[in-house]
Amino acid sequence: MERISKAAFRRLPRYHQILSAYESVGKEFISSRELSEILEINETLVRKDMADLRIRGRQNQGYGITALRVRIENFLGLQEITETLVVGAGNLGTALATYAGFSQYGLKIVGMIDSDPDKVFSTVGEHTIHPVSRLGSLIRKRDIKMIILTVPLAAAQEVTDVCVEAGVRAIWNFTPCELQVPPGVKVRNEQIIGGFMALSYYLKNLAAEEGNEEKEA
Amino acid sequence: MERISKAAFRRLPRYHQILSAYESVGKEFISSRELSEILEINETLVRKDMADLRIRGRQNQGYGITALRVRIENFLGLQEITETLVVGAGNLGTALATYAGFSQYGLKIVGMIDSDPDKVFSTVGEHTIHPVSRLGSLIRKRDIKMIILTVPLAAAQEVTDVCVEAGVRAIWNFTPCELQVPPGVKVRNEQIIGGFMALSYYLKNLAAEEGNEEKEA
DNA sequence: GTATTATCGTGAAATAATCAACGATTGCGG
DNA sequence: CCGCAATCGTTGATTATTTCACGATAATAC
Repeated sequence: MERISKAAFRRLPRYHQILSAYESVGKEFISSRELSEILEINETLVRKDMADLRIRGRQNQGYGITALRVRIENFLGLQEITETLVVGAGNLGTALATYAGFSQYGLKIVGMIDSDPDKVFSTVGEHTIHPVSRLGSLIRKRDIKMIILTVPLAAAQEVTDVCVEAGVRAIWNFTPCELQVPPGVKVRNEQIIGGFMALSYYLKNLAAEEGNEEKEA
Repeated sequence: MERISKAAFRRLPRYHQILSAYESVGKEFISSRELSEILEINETLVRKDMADLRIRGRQNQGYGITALRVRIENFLGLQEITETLVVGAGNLGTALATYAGFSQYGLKIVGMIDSDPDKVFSTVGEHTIHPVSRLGSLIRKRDIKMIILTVPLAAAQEVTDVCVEAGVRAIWNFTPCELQVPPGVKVRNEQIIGGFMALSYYLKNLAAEEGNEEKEA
């Protein structure tokens, strides 16, 4: 298994986004300095990250953008299709289910689940909403390994248990619930409010002492 | 200005969430060991974080949950009301604008903005959608310091410029755009796809070598 | 009242992450 | 063809973060 440091791992999504943006305007190479300025990190660190990924740059030119993007995608397994269900068809679930950007990362939503009888069998975009009673069987039938969890807090653990029992190994958790799962199942807590907390701290200290640039905390 | 390490700062949202959950079921104290097990970190680290926050625990009992939660909220400035606009009334903007959970963190959405004439002056929940032509004046009138950015990629920079010009100092950026802002303006990139990337990596390596628990990377 | 046990607080050690420095290489301008 | 400027790759130093170890303390059981 290929390994990089945790810190480097956290930077990969940013690198990927920057590379995609540069690629879309036709750039072929990007230097460690350019990347470092965008991410507000040291340029040596960028070179270290590239070395960790076994990517070699070219003197006087930088790194090949497409090769680097593809390398990151392969490292993360994004070239494989990951089929998933959106469990919870509320506003957030709907927003995620209709977001067009996921497909370029190999993330394919194959259905939605909700407990509300008024929603069941209706559609959101091209996705059908299935009843929660079919959750386990859908996971088994399609051998789904990952779910997107956007149910209300009170239902989160119960739904999780059903999914895990049916074979799910990764949970993208958008609820504020601290899920209990057995070993071998990975939970990614997408605590969106955390982003606001960082900004709130910035604004609070901005008010307290103007004229002081803060770095990402 | 109160400071803690970056690493500790990143843990605050998780702590806060756990504390809220424990508080809601009536618990009064929580030990460093309990917190460490939930976050999958070393328990000394939790105690260090508490020391950084100037929170003292009680021998044989742990830390007072409410006091700790309030301390984190004050540290982050969450006791202040932060008024914000949701700029971009698509699916994601709508989901964020209607999310009830923000108010408990002092985050108050005072309106929405969209460029689509069919949406303008309609309402989402209790929020009115204003035309993009009013963006600058709304920010100035209410002295808004933060916006939630959920517009399409192509419009992101242009809208940002208007907001910054009008006095916005913090941007919660849900677009995949690398925004250019002057010094003194903080951008928080909420790159949701990053969460999926971590899970994808986990699943890829799970397939490659079963029976191997991965930690948060 | 005393022993026991859980838990904290903290200094020192270990590990991880970042940064500074510099030689080596490559493309470009003339 | 030659020198210049940009950029990489890498080593070693520095800083940040985490972990270990242990003494101190407070609640609890008896």
